[in-house]
Amino acid sequence: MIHNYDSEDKALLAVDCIIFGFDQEELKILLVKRDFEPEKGMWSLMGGFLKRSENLDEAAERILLHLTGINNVYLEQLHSYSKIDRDPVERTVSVAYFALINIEEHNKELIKQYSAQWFNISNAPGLIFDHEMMVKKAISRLRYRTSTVPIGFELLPQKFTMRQLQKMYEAILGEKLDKRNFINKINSLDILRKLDEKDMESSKKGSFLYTFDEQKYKRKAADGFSFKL
Amino acid sequence: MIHNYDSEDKALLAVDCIIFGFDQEELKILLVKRDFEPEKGMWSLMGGFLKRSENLDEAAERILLHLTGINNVYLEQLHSYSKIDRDPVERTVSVAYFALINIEEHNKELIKQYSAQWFNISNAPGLIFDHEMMVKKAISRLRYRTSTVPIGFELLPQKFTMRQLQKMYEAILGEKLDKRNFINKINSLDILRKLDEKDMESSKKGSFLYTFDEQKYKRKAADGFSFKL
DNA sequence: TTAACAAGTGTAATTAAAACACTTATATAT
DNA sequence: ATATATAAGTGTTTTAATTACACTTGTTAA
Repeated sequence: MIHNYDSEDKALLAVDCIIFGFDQEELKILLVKRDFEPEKGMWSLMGGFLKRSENLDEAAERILLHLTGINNVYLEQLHSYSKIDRDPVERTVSVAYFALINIEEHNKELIKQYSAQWFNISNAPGLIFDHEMMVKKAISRLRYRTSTVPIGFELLPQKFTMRQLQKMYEAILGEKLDKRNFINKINSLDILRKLDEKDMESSKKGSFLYTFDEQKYKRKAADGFSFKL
Repeated sequence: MIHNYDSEDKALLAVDCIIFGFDQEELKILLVKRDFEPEKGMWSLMGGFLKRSENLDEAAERILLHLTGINNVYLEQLHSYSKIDRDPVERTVSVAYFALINIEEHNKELIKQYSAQWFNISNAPGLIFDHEMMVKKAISRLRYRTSTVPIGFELLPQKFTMRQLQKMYEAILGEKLDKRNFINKINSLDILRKLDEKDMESSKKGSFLYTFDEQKYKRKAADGFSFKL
């Protein structure tokens, strides 16, 4: 151990959040317009600083709550960024997190206060500092994670149709999937509950609604089953 | 952005390294015995503090060089740990890295100076703070990474036999692999160069040596090929 | 009544993964 | 010199997973 509890080398710790949402068509991220220098007026991720009284996960939760008004969100630590002059004001190391939220649930007033806006990942604006690297890595991690753990449901309302589920995965993976193969695959996993209810928005016939049966999934997972899309 | 460039909330940034090696039989990690308080005499990961003049990757390289005497090592950032009292002395956030080194190449004098020692991952001692969590996550990440990117070679000498390669993967994945299937798989990837040379250590017949053809791999990768064990 | 629209459904073909056992080369012991 | 022991080396068959693919159903609105 190179021993040196020397306060001269302390740094500011920031947390920046890549907030993903899904609007039934495209994968989106929530960005804020900076209203202070440096880079005032530019788009950036929502961020904040780590406080003495909290750990990084808690800081990310707090930041997310401030912007969206929602709590109990899927949050995962992504990576830490430490280029010496990444923030021109002061030495700052930023820990990036990504979040999955149901886009319908967030507080629209709040995000207006922060001059925040949803952008499709395919046409998001340029971002400050190293935030674009963060987004890129977040998308890649999201693709992996949603293919191996059933967290995609976090992006959908509690009740959803097979088509919505498929479109969500297509938006994340960036490729079209075959309808029949997709449904066969999902059904073979046996972790959804089919409801008697139908969604009548999307077609005249209506399409059945499903929910993710988390209890069932957990029981199966404990028993050695592993989700694989 | 929650704006608060307030130095009161600065923290010490530590870097801790999970150093993996492979001794032809088992996956190993290099641990150091702490010679200072707190937890003096306990085993821990090799660590150090981030300096103003370097980024995290550089700090990890420096720490690794100090302990092993080697440079240009495969290093990957793993995760950041920030529990408030994880270090009882002072608020410290630690960024864990893992490294893959050819166990034959490290400087044995240096590690003696640090009272460091190699342990099989299956019977490593208890570790200080949250270092055991770090090791656990590192193994899991290593399994994923070595299955999707050809980095396992970092653990082997430049020339290696098929059997050594197989044993290395078995040690990482924690399961036996079928010899014929393994060789067929590796050969189908077409990223090794078979040498005329044989290794005569392991058998009377001798076994052919191979090297990883990184150029070929890169060309193929650029062309859409993806390594998958 | 029929035209339009998305929902819903199953099978065959292809590809990938897994299971499996004998022969070869060589050093050492008899 | 011959036999024995040891690890290297080598293909095929079986099984499982993935992919490709097209018509019918229910309902509303024209």
